[in-house]
Amino acid sequence: MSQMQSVEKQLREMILGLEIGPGEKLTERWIESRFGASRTPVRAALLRLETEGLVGRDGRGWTVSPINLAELEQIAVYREAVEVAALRLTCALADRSGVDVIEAMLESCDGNTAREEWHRVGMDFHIELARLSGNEFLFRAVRDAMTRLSRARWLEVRDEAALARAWAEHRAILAATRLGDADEAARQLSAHIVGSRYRLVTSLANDRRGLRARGFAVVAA
Amino acid sequence: MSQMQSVEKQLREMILGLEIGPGEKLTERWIESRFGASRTPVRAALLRLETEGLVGRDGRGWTVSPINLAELEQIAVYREAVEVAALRLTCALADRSGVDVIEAMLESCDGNTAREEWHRVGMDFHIELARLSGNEFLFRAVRDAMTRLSRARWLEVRDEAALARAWAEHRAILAATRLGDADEAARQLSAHIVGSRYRLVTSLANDRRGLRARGFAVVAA
DNA sequence: GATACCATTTTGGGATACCAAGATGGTATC
DNA sequence: GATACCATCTTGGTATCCCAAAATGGTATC
Repeated sequence: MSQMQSVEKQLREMILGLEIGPGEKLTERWIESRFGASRTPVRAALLRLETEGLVGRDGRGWTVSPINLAELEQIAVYREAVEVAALRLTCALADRSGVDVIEAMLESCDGNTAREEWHRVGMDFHIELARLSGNEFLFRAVRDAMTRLSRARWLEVRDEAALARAWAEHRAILAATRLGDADEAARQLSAHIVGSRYRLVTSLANDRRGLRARGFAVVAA
Repeated sequence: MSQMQSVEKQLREMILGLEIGPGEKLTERWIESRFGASRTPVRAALLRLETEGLVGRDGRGWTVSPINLAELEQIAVYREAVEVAALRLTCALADRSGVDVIEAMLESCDGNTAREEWHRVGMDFHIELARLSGNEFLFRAVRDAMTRLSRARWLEVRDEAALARAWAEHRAILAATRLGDADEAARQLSAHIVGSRYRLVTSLANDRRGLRARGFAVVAA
């Protein structure tokens, strides 16, 4: 694999994994030395990550995008539009066996599962569900939206009850989809996204002080 | 303005304006000499245009993306989801005076208007309409989708009747939006997009031979 | 002590040099 | 004439160099 993709991948993981905090300044030179690459692949990586919304320009320099509560709310509305559209397409498919694969994915999480894994599967649920629609654009839209939400979801204070609730909602969505009941599936998915958004934004707004103390830039709604 | 943005802008215009045909191979060196820039800005431009879907990698090299009829169909579905969502948001706004600005934009086209202008206003109608929603993500989704559709719409054989029809549909959408009638506005917009897609794909499929003769790569649905 | 000013450093943007891999084209062989 | 093979050229990827501008930090002035 070329080093360019490696820099991009590693840098993305550091940002998504909060090893580099939201709001931190980045210099091309630092990335260069940190990953042992030269500036050309570093710039390519930054340009790509910029379109993903993970880094942004700060005047002349680069900054890891802060967590923006207003943006999170807008993404939730966006997600609802594209995810529901994708789900309706999937419900209209003759072969909806893909839902079983996703169901199995959910089942793979139990009491022994690491938090990272719950986090990942929780996002992949939505991404893979969108992929079933067969529409490349809806799929990418969901994938990109989830990438943008990723750090915020990671920061969210999630308790066992919230996790169990989310998983139950996921299963309800799959059940309706399996039956091809588009309206019911769409209703369930909308409610799930709206509820998620509420809990996410509430959690972050409450914990804002704590997040700032950890050096994370959090922009108000 | 930096030269980088200039290369990107000029190259994008050449591609969208079909001065470089769909399917044509691009070399960084050619772009470099064509615009008098060095490879650094050229690479940045190509990376950006890649995320816009206007150029793609062809093994080791770069290619102007072909017109892909299957992709056009998928974009239409995608558009419908995001445009309708945006329009429903707009209908729920207290201040919908923005529709008047868009209406005026439509009025600016008459018998003396150049074809380029009709083309541009036809796209801007949808982009500006989405912007009214206030949701940055829905707006960008529509803008990017229209950019991808741009070349195809340019190739479409459009007659006076089709243009008049499209404008009438645009006005109907605005009228319902002005009244805040979200369901009616959504219905009108959906019908408009579905109709547009049908006429576009049909036109291109029929003219495929002619387009290939002009050296344009057109991939079947 | 605060502040205006200037030298120095650092930074991102651009240009150029170099390389390995792939495309090209000619040639020798059958 | 077709084909296998090899020298050459071209290409994208990477590294390095240069530059203008912005940030930095120290200093002199009030």
